[in-house]
Amino acid sequence: MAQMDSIAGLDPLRPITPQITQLLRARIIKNHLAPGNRISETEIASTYNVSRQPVREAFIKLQEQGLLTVLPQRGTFVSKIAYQAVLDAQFLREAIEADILLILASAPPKGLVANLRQQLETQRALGPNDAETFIQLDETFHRTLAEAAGKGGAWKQIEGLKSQMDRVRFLAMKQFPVDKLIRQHGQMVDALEQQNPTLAQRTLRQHLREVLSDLPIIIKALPDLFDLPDGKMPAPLNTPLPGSRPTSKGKSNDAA
Amino acid sequence: MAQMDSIAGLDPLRPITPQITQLLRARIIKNHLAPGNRISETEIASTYNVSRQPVREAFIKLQEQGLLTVLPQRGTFVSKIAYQAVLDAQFLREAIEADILLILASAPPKGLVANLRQQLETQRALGPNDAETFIQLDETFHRTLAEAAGKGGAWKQIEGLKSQMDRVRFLAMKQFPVDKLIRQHGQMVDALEQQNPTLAQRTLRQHLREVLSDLPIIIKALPDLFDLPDGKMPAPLNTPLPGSRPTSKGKSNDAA
DNA sequence: CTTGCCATACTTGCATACTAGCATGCAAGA
DNA sequence: TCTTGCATGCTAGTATGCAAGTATGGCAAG
Repeated sequence: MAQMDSIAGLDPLRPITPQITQLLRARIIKNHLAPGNRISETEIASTYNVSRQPVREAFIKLQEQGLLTVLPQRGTFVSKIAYQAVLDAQFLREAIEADILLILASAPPKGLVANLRQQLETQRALGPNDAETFIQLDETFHRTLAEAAGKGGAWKQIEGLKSQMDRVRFLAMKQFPVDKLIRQHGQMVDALEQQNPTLAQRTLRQHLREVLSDLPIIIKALPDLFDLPDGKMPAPLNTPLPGSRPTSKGKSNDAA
Repeated sequence: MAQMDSIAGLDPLRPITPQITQLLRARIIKNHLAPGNRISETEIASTYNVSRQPVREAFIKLQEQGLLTVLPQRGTFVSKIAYQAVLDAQFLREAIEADILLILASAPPKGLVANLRQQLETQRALGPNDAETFIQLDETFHRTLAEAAGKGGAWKQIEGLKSQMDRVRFLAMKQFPVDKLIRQHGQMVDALEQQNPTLAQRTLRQHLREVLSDLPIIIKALPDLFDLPDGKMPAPLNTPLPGSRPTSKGKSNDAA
């Protein structure tokens, strides 16, 4: 008798390890597996009717993305969302995308602006409640920018560090200021069209910092999902925005 | 009788996997394992007198860093140095470090400049032939900048993508323009001291692009170490340098 | 009731065994 | 000579077994 293949689909013909990895990653990012939860190789293995080996390799990959914490001989735990890691990921992404916009604004590839405006239409057509779809559209929008700048390869590199930010975005989905974000998208496209690098970059940086602005609120609402070094939330140390007079001393952001 | 522990040291008390990973990484980066070479899990396992398992996990990690290419059921190969990957890595690093310098130049932490000047002394004391030591000093210098900007955590993230660049640097070691690089370090420190973000950033970007300028020469000298899409070397698409008039159309770099 | 010890049942790290896909070389046939 | 099929030995993917360290719960001694 053929044994039951698994709980939820999992194609036994394709390699197991990446499938397990993606399944677990999705469950963690969408907070279906709560931070702090303990999971074990054997447990997951029996859940999906596979051996420990592919599960183990999935664990290793997820550990590298900061989604799991492996304590040898003790157990494996779903990582809490590390406040510092979110800040770091945001900083890295902002730095990279800022340069992408600099390239694009100095010489926008033919057809890019039209493409982006079309995406904007799709985004605007969205109801204000459909945050999950917007996240996908947002991702497409930003990836389009990277690819237009010839940095599609580089973009894939940073997808790994989006994990941390994505977890926050899924938590923040309810109070997503979707229309504001779309408006910023529009401003970025305008700046690109006008070949105004400073404005484009400035808008982008503010845009990407939106997720941070809600972070303190989310943390206060769901403190046990997060990992704060000393229970404190040091204000993010952000890159100064271009095109502003130097306002005294790095007074860009204040939270907590 | 105790069997011979291994060929070359390898502490059996500490976890095996990371040791194997580091050993192989070093051998690849220093080009002791030539690109294109075929290696197998069993082969490496018997070399170091361990089982396939830790070797396998090391392979996975190195694959993620782009140093190995695993073809299922066929073999594992030392990746050639992908021209595009080097460009991508350089672009990412430049974008990130540029933002780090922007932060530092807007508000240099107390004592940083003094620290950097001390490092400069050490660098200058080096003979022009000791390129390998310089690489280490250079790394310390740049890491110091990141940590001073409070981005030490972020720095660790990008260490992975240095792998590709490091391979090139080891190849370029002979014709390393050490004194030029040190001079640029000095200019960066000066710019930081003067709190001149534009100059600091501009110098940094030029500094990091040095490795690219030699790349075409190296490729022509050692073509079979590299992987070129169509045998062509498209010129790198660089971020425009700040503080320059827009010179026609992104005429910053021309190679090939 | 508290405290310290110990058996036990976990955990992951490592080793080994098995499966299936692929490359290679040789032999048989045209 | 060239082609084709297969045997053989490789590869990595997966499964399972073993070792060693850790947490836990119960029990005994105080």
